[in-house]
Amino acid sequence: MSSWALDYETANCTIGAALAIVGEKWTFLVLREAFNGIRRFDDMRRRTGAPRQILSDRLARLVAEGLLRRAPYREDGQRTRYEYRLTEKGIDLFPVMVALLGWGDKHARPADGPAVLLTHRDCGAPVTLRLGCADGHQIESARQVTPVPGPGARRVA
Amino acid sequence: MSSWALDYETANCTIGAALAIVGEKWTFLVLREAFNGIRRFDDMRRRTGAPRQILSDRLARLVAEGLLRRAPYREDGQRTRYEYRLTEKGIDLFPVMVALLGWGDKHARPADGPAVLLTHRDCGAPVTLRLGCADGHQIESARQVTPVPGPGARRVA
DNA sequence: GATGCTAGGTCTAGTTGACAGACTTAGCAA
DNA sequence: TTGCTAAGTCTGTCAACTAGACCTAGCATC
Repeated sequence: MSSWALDYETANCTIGAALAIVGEKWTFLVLREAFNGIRRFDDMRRRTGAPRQILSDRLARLVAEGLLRRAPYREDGQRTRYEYRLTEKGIDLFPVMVALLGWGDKHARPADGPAVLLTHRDCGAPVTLRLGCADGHQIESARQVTPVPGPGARRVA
Repeated sequence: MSSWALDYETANCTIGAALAIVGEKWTFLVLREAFNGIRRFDDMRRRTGAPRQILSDRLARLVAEGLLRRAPYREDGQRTRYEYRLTEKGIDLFPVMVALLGWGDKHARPADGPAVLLTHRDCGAPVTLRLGCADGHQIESARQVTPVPGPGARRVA
């Protein structure tokens, strides 16, 4: 089998663009903690294990890219400091998180089961991720999906 | 707001385990091409842009982890060589791919639109990823999801 | 108005990983 | 036996990561 993909460029694939932002080492762990409600530098550091400098870099990058924003806070007897909160752009990564968690739970499961479960806030039932199509069909496997060149596709010269 | 997450360890979070396998630089691009039907070393190299040595490392790692398998093939006038095909474990990463593509298309879109579209093989309609809960409710936003400690959760000492 | 406290950094030196480009390998054909 | 080709490996260079020490800026207490 030869793939149609060979005839097209990869330069403008948005997966590459997405990975350029969130694909660096530690970045995704930082986002995981952000989704867990962690907002402060030292908490992030403890929970991700990232070296301070790296964490500093990654937070700055995520703020620059608009996935996190810095918000001031103040504890009694302390000066004003800043914490990091997810923006809508960051929150939009949630499905990626859920998908990765699902894969990890299935294929890299620790003996005693998942450490975290996602539940529907309103009813408590476990959250699931489903593939479907715009016509309402359920899709069970990647084999039922056909990638086709989109409007931004460019043929290889 | 203080997060419940602070009371629990992160060591056994499966997102971390998943990222340890697929979170290295280039690895995800290699998998993207695998989903595009690319199987051969040189095609991978051209399409991902990864240096030969890195690609070689990543492919070996993915084979060792069971996401790809080596399969022999033979072109006329050539000796037998090996190509790399997704295993079920690899194919199970498809939702992560779709989620990342969706995010990229929304937030890092090139001017002329997405380079690749995913369509349902049977009806041609675009593929979508939906969050829901086991009770059948549709979930629109990460804000409707509550993470809770699972069976594998361990309190911080 | 000097001192200590603390979260959130920065600085430095050493190690690991990525990179480009040249070189190697193994079987088939002529 | 020579050439051809896909799929690597080897080498030197350079960038990224890492651990650990150090710095910073307000607030409170003295």
